Amino acid sequence: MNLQYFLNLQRQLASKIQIPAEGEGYIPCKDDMLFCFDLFYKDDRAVVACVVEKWQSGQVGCFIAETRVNFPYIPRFFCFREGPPILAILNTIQNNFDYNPKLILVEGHGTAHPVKCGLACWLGINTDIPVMGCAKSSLLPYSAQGLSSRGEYSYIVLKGKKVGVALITRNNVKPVFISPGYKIGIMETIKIILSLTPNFRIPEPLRWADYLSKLYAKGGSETGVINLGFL
DNA sequence: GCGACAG
DNA sequence: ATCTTGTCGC
Repeated sequence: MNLQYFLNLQRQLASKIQIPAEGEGYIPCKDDMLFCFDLFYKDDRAVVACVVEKWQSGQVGCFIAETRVNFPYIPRFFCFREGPPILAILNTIQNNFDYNPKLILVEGHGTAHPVKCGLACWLGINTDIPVMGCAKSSLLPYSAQGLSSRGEYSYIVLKGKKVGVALITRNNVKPVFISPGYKIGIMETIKIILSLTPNFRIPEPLRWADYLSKLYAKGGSETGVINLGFL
């Protein structure tokens, strides 16, 4: 596999990313649609779960679809593996159900990436929708010194620029790594992740997407919709 | 050159 | 990510 080609592509995509100035990016409003994705892989196929949340309304739903995956998992090139399947189910949802997300949250990185082109960036460029990433480990160096209480964070810096944060979401637990992907600022991503982690380290909708994609993959169910309240 | 490396 | 039992801790 010619990774140099894909690295060049990432650099090209990174130059098109729009990360707003402080206080100018997307800010969630009540009833905004938040789409959260996670995938469960099985050989060359993946079950994609899209958990839909109406912001601060208590209403949640989930779409499930299965798709072929045709790019291997290679750290730093994750966007080419997980981006196309997510884009496919997103298009299906928009076309068949007329639901349009105001914000997309994925498991992975945005600009906290060696060439500032994580999955969240790739999705933003391909959809023109605000996207952010939340990962369980970091691709870039970070310091967790002195971080112990929920809400505390340290910046992840790349070439002198703040590209994301290591954020504590539960007291005395390892941080999560969050970064903007497109049209959203760092401070907003922090507020959003804190509001989505009342009890656990991982944001609730990502935990549901993880659980439901796994459930569908192992249960052998038909592709479809799981009704969790309002779909 | 070697190791580390989102899921 | 997955293969996997019990076990430690809140």
